[in-house]
Amino acid sequence: MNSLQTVEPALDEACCAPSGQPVLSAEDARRKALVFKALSDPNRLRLLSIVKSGGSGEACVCDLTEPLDLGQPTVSHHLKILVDAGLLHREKRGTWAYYSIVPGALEQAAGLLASL
Amino acid sequence: MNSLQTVEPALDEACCAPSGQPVLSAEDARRKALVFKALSDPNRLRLLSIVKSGGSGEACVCDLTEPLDLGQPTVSHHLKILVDAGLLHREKRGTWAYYSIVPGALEQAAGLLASL
DNA sequence: CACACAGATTGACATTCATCGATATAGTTG
DNA sequence: CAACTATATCGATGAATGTCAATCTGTGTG
Repeated sequence: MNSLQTVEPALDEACCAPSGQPVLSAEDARRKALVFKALSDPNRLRLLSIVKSGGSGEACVCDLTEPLDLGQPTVSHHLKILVDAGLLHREKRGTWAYYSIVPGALEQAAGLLASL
Repeated sequence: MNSLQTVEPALDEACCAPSGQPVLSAEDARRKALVFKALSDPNRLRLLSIVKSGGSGEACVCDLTEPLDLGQPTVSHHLKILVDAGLLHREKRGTWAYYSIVPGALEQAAGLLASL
């Protein structure tokens, strides 16, 4: 229960703002920046791309380590950041952990730019 | 002529990709990550917000230093990053430098997420 | 021309971050 | 229960980043 859920709750306050004068509060800015920070690493973008492009819509860590040419701990670390940002969903089945894109998360992240 | 223009040329290669199997190339990922890296700082998001929300659609550095509670060199540094990322336009008139949002840049950045 | 002012650049410093090796945890199988 | 495998966590390290003080570059004004 430590995920930041930065995408979800961001809407609660953004959808009602006049999006005009009050600019962006320091707090809102901090929250939105967390999402973009998660997207600001090339390897994390590729992780999202691989997970998204996979036919099943999900991928396990072992499938992600090789194409990125990174160590397993590093991939695990990047995945955690994406999960904390609310972009990826993690489901453990047996020994494997399957990651999938949170439905609508990318669209919501894109929406953050429109509501600047 | 040192601006990276990361948003503009990204389309040249992204618009024609099948956006399916080949995942995201390391090079494409690196370029897209640059845009999100520019967006990954709270103060830069607030800068964009202020410039966008200003009635005239532009703002000079002196208008941006105070609301962010940052030093002038720091604001100047952030603005340079946003210009290099292709998000802001800089126009110098007299003693002042006016910054405005590059038309369509935010929408284009949002589009990067859809074409992952 | 001397001064004042807006903004950019430089250098330094502390913090954050990406990465890796080593280790821990948990599920599976013999 | 012991060995194995997949994944997560920890600790360390080098690189990148945000910030500031000091300085430089123009541009207007007396």
